[in-house]
Amino acid sequence: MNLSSLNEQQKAAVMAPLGPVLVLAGAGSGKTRVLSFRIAYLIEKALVKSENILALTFTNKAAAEMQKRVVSLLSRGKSNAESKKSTQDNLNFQLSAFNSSALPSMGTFHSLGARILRKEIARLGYNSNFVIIDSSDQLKIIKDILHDLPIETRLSPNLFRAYISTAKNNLQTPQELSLGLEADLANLVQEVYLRYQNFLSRQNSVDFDDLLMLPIKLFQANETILAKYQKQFRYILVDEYQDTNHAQYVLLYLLAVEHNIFVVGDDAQSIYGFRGSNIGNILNFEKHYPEAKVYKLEQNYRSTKNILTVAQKVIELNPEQKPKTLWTENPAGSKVQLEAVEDELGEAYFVAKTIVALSSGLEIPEPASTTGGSGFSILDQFLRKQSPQSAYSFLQLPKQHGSLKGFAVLYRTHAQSRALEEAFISAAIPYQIIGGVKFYERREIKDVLAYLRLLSNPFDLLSLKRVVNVPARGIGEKSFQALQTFIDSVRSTIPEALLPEFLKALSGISLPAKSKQAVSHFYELLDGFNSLAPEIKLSELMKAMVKKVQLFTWYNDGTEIGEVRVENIKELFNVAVKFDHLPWPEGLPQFLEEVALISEVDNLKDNQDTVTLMTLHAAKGLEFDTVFFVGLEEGILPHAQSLLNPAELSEEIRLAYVGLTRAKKQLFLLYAKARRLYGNLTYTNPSRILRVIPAANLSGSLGQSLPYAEPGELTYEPLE
DNA sequence: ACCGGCCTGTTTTTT
DNA sequence: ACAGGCCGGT
Repeated sequence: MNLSSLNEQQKAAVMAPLGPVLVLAGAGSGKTRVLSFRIAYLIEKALVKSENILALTFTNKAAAEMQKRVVSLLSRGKSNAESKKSTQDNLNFQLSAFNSSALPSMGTFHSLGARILRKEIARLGYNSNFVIIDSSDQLKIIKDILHDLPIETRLSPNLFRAYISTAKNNLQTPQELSLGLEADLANLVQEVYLRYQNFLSRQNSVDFDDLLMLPIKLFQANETILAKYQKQFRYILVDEYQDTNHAQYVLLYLLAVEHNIFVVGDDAQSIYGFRGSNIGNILNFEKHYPEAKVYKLEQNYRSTKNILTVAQKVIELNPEQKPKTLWTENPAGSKVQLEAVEDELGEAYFVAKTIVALSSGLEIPEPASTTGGSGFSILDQFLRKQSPQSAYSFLQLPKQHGSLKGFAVLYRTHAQSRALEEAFISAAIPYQIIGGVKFYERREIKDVLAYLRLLSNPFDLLSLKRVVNVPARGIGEKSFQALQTFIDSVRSTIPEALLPEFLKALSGISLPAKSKQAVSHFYELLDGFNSLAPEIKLSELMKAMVKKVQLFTWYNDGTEIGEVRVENIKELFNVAVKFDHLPWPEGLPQFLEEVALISEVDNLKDNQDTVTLMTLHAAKGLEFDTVFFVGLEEGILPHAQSLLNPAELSEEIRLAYVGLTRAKKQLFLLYAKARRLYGNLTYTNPSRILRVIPAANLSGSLGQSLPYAEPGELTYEPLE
């Protein structure tokens, strides 16, 4: 392997001795390269066997990319035929890449947890075909629990979900719960948590947090199992270490018994505190592993000097930020362009116009102004008088245009994407949005998946409840209750024979004859799917199910929404095709696991020539030639919810830093003077982030009212 | 059991 | 602004 393409620091990290290693890698300093080289290096120097390496990344996509890079590094120097073969193997590999033997294990913490639980969960009283529930399912369960509770509470189900999640991240069972809450509330949370966990266990399902907590509980209770995994994962590498939480820290600490752990991260990019990540993990690495070697990667290969300087100034808004000197040999580049717009429509127009201009080389004329003295953006005037389509008729991306791949629009919240999306549609600019209304959370998708989950795990009450009357077949609340009672009574004795047994037992249930017939028909339906499943491919099974229950007819009500729903279901068939080669019953749980653990960024299609729109969180780890950073206003970034809490405000600053450092060549910063929030117009001020950017690196300015300030001058007080 | 209309909280970020 | 939950009428 040739290390000559690495700089001295990168090389030192790649060639570090075994034992704990912390690589503090600034934005764009090549940390993914270092990780890939490190893995290849360990394998090639025979320091660690490939199958004993575990690499944990933040997304499945990142894991897939690293896998590809390692394979390519290792196959260089081999004979042509051999390298061709391994590349081919690599192309076939699954996203949840925990199955191939020769390659290192790579994936997310959650997929690792799922993998361990598939093998070991029987010891915890679950069955290995457990299903993974998402947060809306969590919420449904908690709502039901609150409903059943003898006491009334005005507290929102979301609050309980958050407490339960925190408890799990801190590895507290319901019995061990200790969140420092006032006694009454603590008791209530404990009761809800207990019932919630019982429900999950009863219906053989786990939530995201369980995927981390349960393996740890298992390991702590059973040394033999732990030893097995310690032996298997002799060497562990972790990407984005700054965003790990307490449970993840403990899991690593348990597994890396020989302290062969190599973590890479940047404390300036820690942005997941809201979901329990603990920046202390990276800051205290040397305390946790006293013999740790630390390497710093400070040369940035991504951005121009102007962009880097701006990012540097912004991160200085954080007084407790560890100082770091990130430098680059890249050219100064064009100045960062600051643009004030009237409102979100003006913002969308500016972005669309600039993309058209940059990608086609055309000068874009301003629309004929209809603005009166009191109006907002020109476009706003247009939109009020005409349809959105005609509003942009003067702005169309010509057929002949350059690549759009290099453009990204980044924003703080999904809600901000709407105006942009409308502008892009009108201007005929191809785009993809990452996240937003998530594909796998759409109703029709969850319906189809629920049928499948029920097939995989007959105890999945949540899925049963979901599909029992979709499409409507005359089974209402009462009938469902009877069903549920039956399932509870039968589960301990004959789980496998649930469906036929049910038909026999049905005569003993007190229900009107009509309901009984409906329920019985439903179960015959499921039973039919059960016998069909082993005989056909997964995607064929799904098609057959959808056809049999006439889901398309149910959804296609003639509206546009109905049409979209049908299209979405067809899209889901395509996803399932990837699992068609697996034999029954393995294919189904693997498919369900992949769709449960898929992350938003995994859906990013980098083979398509489109502009990408996404949140700052989703943009972590990515880079683009040209970035439009929109909505830089107080209340948006930093977000209004974070203004009162210094820790959260710091996270907003780091979030801004992440956004700025995504840009390679050109960076546009936009703020609107007014914006429609929750339906009505709000006047806004430029973000404090903009105020610390030196004029020398900037084209455009903030104007008089809120002038430049040194980072130190801006306190944590909310700005007016 | 189903359907339509009204009310509410929801938007910060997510595996 | 809007989706999803709840209530009351069929």
